[in-house]
Order: sequence, then structure tokens, then C-alpha cells
Amino acid sequence: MNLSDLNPNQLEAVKATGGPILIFAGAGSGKTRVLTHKIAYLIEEIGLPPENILAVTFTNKAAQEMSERVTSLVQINTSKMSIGTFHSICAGILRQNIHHLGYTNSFTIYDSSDSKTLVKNIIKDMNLDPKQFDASSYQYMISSKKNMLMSPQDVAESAEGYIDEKLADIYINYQSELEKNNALDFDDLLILPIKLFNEHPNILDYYRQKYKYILVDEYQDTNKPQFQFINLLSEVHRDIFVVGDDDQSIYGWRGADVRNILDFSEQYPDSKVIKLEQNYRSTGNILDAAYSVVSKNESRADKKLWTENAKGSKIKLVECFDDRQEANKVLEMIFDSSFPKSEIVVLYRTNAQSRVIEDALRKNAVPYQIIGGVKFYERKEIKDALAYLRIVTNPDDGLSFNRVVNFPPRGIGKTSIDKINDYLNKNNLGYLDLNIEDLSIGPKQKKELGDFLSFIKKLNGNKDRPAIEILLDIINEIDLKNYYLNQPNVESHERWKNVEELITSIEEYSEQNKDKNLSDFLEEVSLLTDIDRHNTDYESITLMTIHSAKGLEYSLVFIVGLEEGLFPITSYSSLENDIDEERRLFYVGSTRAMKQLVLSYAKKRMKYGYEMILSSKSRFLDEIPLELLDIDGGNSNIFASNRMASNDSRQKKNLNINYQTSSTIKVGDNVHHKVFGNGRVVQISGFGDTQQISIRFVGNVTKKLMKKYANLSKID
DNA sequence: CTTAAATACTTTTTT
DNA sequence: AGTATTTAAG
Repeated sequence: MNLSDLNPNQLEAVKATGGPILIFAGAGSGKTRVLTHKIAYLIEEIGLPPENILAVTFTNKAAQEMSERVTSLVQINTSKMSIGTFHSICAGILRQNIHHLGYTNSFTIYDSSDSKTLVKNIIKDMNLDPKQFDASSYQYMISSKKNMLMSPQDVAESAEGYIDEKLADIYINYQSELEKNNALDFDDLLILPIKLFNEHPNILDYYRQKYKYILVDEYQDTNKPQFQFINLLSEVHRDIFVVGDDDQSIYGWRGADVRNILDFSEQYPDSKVIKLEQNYRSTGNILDAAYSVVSKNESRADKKLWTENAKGSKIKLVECFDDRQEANKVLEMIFDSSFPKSEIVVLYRTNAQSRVIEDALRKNAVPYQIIGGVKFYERKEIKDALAYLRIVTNPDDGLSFNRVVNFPPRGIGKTSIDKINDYLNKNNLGYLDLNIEDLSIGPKQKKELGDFLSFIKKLNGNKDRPAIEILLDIINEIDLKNYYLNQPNVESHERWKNVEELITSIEEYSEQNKDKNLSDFLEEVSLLTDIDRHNTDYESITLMTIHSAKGLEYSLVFIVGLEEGLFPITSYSSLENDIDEERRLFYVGSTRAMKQLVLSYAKKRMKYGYEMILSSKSRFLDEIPLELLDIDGGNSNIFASNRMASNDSRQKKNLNINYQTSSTIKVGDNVHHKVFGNGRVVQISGFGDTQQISIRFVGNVTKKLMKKYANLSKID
């Protein structure tokens, strides 16, 4: 095979076999090329059958691309290779073997919002105060425990104090509820294979035999369960090949452990380490700027990327007075640039920042694709439709049953649903075993429930039909189209359109995967991310978070919102050491750029639609040497005047004016109220005597008052 | 039980 | 601002 397009280090990586191998692959150093050539080399030169190869990638899309590229490199049929994300590989193993663990192979995969609903229900059932026991934080804590491979019993045994004990109780109930529903959350997908391997050595042996060579991409973002999984499989043959870059570790918050890559040589003393430090992607200036920020981190493997590429243009730094101006400047620069739209990306720290940018693009008819945010499969109408499909495949899925038992409304209200659930819990039954006559609900409710159940039973008896047929049966039976179209509001028409899109996607799936059934489709849907649906052929600007941009590259990259508090982000609980991960995130974002990098920040930014946040520019900008920057002083008049206002003398003068006319209280001011105390103005609405003012007082209480009577005094 | 209106809550990143 | 949840009216 042809390996002539590889540099010496890449070639060494491809040819190295026998024993554990770690590739430190910097951004843009051609690691995808190494991985694909490596797999091709294993097949063609070493003679390893494709079915003995396991390659783990970070997204489904990366898996698909890798599989295509390998296929184009070798002459052999490669369809039996196992390439996928940790979650999809694990789901596949569990489909075959989960009956050993007390589930059935028609299990449902719960996404985070399903898990959160489950936690919320449990907190309610335990009669705990939902204010004190916030479902989101408990969901997060349970997930953390799972990532530490702690069972509910482990947590119970190590619990110290009331909160810990309650967490253990919630976790115990959560896990048993999942089991009862024959459902797995995202963490279970990774943990249960380990349990399976530990409890059934013969199954572990089978997979050790099967996966004779294991490759892992983005190794710096693996967590403890993922490490265990790989480690168990490769313990005997030791043919493991991992690729990663500690500078690009950005998933610490969800349990990823950089130590996995940093300690690789200690964990595998017989291992070999190869570094890829030549960057082929970016200009010299972009690399220097990115490096100047990430090199401020103390605990990192020492290495520096270099490139033969030209220095290129300087990094553009754009200062704006608010987020709307920032969006407009991005828009202008897009118009001025000569790059095709598919080569341009706008990156941000939080999904909420997309809206202003979107507005500017939409108003100017610039086509764009947005990745993330409210994901397609998380929309209410889609989840409702999927819940029907779920209860057909998995008749134990109580959560989905509750979701649709009265959707569309069929007269079974809250009271009736509570009675149904009480009855089921007391008698330890699934909803398909319901004996309607035993329930003390109204006659109309009994009839409706009976009809609903017999419909589900009918579908359930014939669930191996093509998924699309089942979906269409459901939509017809519940008359979903008319339900949405008969409502006068625009959103419900939009909802029906989304349902139509779901129909199309199932049609395509059934067409392309004739051997796959409904539960395969549901599995794919649960594990699909927005980035997997991203279409790069389409001529449009892309908008996404920096996290989603991992592994991608664009000619022109904008990173917006470089402000202290936003990027690096701060929250009440975050500690200083999170700054390192923010820095790496900046590094990941800026190294996506091939030709031109634009950084911007705004002095004022809206939050929650009305609250004004004032902030200063990100410390990261100060860490980039001035000679790499081309600073945009702004060209609009408003901006110019605003800029002058930041002069010391001018600013003082403005402040003086404010003090003199203290009756002109404006948004952002701190004020005192005789009854409510001190607070900050978040909104002013209306005119003259009817003008109202919203103030967020100490203790996070917001009150809306008539400005005329509020009798506020301004404070410093 | 259903619907509309009022209120509360959200925003860090995602498999 | 947008969504979810609670309350009030029908």
C-alpha cells in the first residue's frame, strides 16, 4: 500500500505494532490520516481481518468518515469493522448480552432530559422538597458517581451526613426505576459492559478474541468507565493504539480524566510514545496565538506545534459595545471575506449566544446552519412521537407511557394518571397488565384508557414490521396531523412540520437499513448528536459551540464573546483550576482556523433577554502578543462615541451627569428601596407616569414596581 | 378535565 | 426571550 504521503513520524505511528502505543497528536497534525492509514495497514500489511478491529471515535460522523476513508484505502470488504463512539459500541454489545444483567434487549436509552424527569419524579415520590432537592443537580451528582464507577450501594456505604444519605437514597431509587423501566441512561451504556465483563468472564474472553486490535481517538477525553472498558479488552493482547492531545482535553466537567493520557506510559510500561508536532492546518500566526494562551497552563505535557505554512494574516481582534454590534460586525466581515460560506464558522462558549448572530444573519438573508441548542430529537413534538414508538418496543417504559397516556388529550387527567401509577406501583405491574376494572376512575376515563391500551397492545404484537409503518399507524390512530393543524397558533403548524421531518428520517432509515428494526432506529436516534446531522456540502455559514467544533477545520473562524465571565466562564461554584480547561477550550477553538481567525468581545451583553451584563475583555486576549493582533477600533459612529466615553476624563464627566440627575435611573443601576432594600434595575418599561421598573433585590427576588411611586434612591 | 393566563426558571459545555 | 410549570377560569 502507498504510505508515501506520510511524514516520518506519521509513518512510524502507522507501522508501530506489538504493544501499547500512544500518539500525542497536536491540532492539525494529521491524526485522522494516521488512524485511517493505520487501520488500512493492519488489514493489508499485517493481514488482520476487519472484524478483529475496534476503533472508537468521538462522534458518529467521525466514525462514518473514518470507515469511508479506510474503505477507499484497501481492496477488502471492510463492513465488518467495528467503528463507532463508545456509546454506540457499548450499546451494540449490550443488545447481544444484556439479558445476563436483568434487562431485555429491547431496552430504551434515556437521554438527559428523560433522566432528569425520572429524578424529579423520584424526589417527588420521596416527599422531599423540590426546592431543596433540585433535580438537575441530583442528576448531575448521580452521573458523577456513576462516572466514578460507584454503585448506589457504594454511595450509601460511604455516605456522610444528611445530604449524602439522601443522595444515596435518590440514586438507589433512580437506578431501580431505570431497571423497572428496562431503560439505560448514557452512563449505564458505559458502565454495564464493564459489569457484564466482570461477572461473565466467558463474554469478556469472547470480546478479547474478537477485538484483537483496539484504536481510540480523542483519548484525552475518555473517562474512567471508558478507560476500564478499553483496558479490560486489551489487557491480554495489549494491542492498543490511542491518539490524543492533552491540550485539547475539554470534557473534564463530564468526568473525562486527562490523567488517562498523561499517565499512559505508567499504566502501560511496555508502551511506545510517538509525537506528531508538525501542523498542516493553520498559519503561523494562528498557531502562535493559540499557543501563547494554552502555554500559560502549568500541568501539560511539554510540546510545541510547528508549521511550514506561511505566517498569514494577523489575528483580527474586534471590540464592540454590545452583543448586537458584535453580530453585525461578524456579518460585515463575512460579506467582506472571499471564503465560500461553507468554509466559515462562528464559535461561541454557550449556546445562548447563537441567537443574536442568527438574527443578524437571518435579516440579511445569509444562509446558516446551527449545531446544538435545542436539538431536533429533544423537541417536544418529536419526543412525544418517539415516546409512542418506545412503548411499542419496550412495554416496561413507564416514563414514556406517562408522557403519552394523555397526549393528545383523551380525558385522562392528572388525577386519573396518579391513580393508575399508584395501582401499578402497589401491584408491581407494567401498564400492559393493567386491569382497568380495578381502577377507581371515571367511566369515560376507563373507556379511553382501554382503547389506548388495546391499540398499543396491537402494535406491540407486531413490532418487527418496518419502523415507518408503525409510526404512520400511530399518527393516523391519534390523528396527530389534525391535532396540530387545527390549532390556531403558528407554533403548532411548525410542530407538525417537524413531525413530518421525523417521518422522512424514519423512511430513509428503513430504506437504507432493511435489516434493522424499530428498536435499532430508536437506539440510533438516542445516540445521534446534532453534529452528526451536519451537512457540509450545503453552502452556508456554520454556528456552534467550541465543544462541538472539536476535530473540525474551517478557513475563517470567528470566536465571539471573549469576555471575562463568559469565556473564561465563571459560575458560583467554579474554582480557579477550571481556568485551565477554559484555556484549552480557547486553544481548540482557535486551532480550528486554517487561514484567518477573528476574535471579538462586547462590553455589554443581554442575559435572559433583558438583564444587561457589563464585562471586560477576556484575559486570554491579553495573553496573545500584540504583534500578532490587528485591532479593529470600530467604524460606526456609535462605537466611536462609546470608545471616547471610556477615556478617563470623559467617563468621569458621564458619571457626574448621572449623579446630578439621579431621577434618571437606568438599567444596570444599583438602587435602594425603603421596604425591599438594595437591588439592581433589570428592566424599565412604559412611559411617563405609567412607567414600570423591574428590580432584582438582594436574595434574587425580582419585583416589578411603578416607577412613580417606588421612591428609589440611587446608590453607588 | 381542558385551556389560557400567570408565574417561575433558565444558561456552560454533551454522549 | 423562550420554555416549563402552576394556577384560575370554563
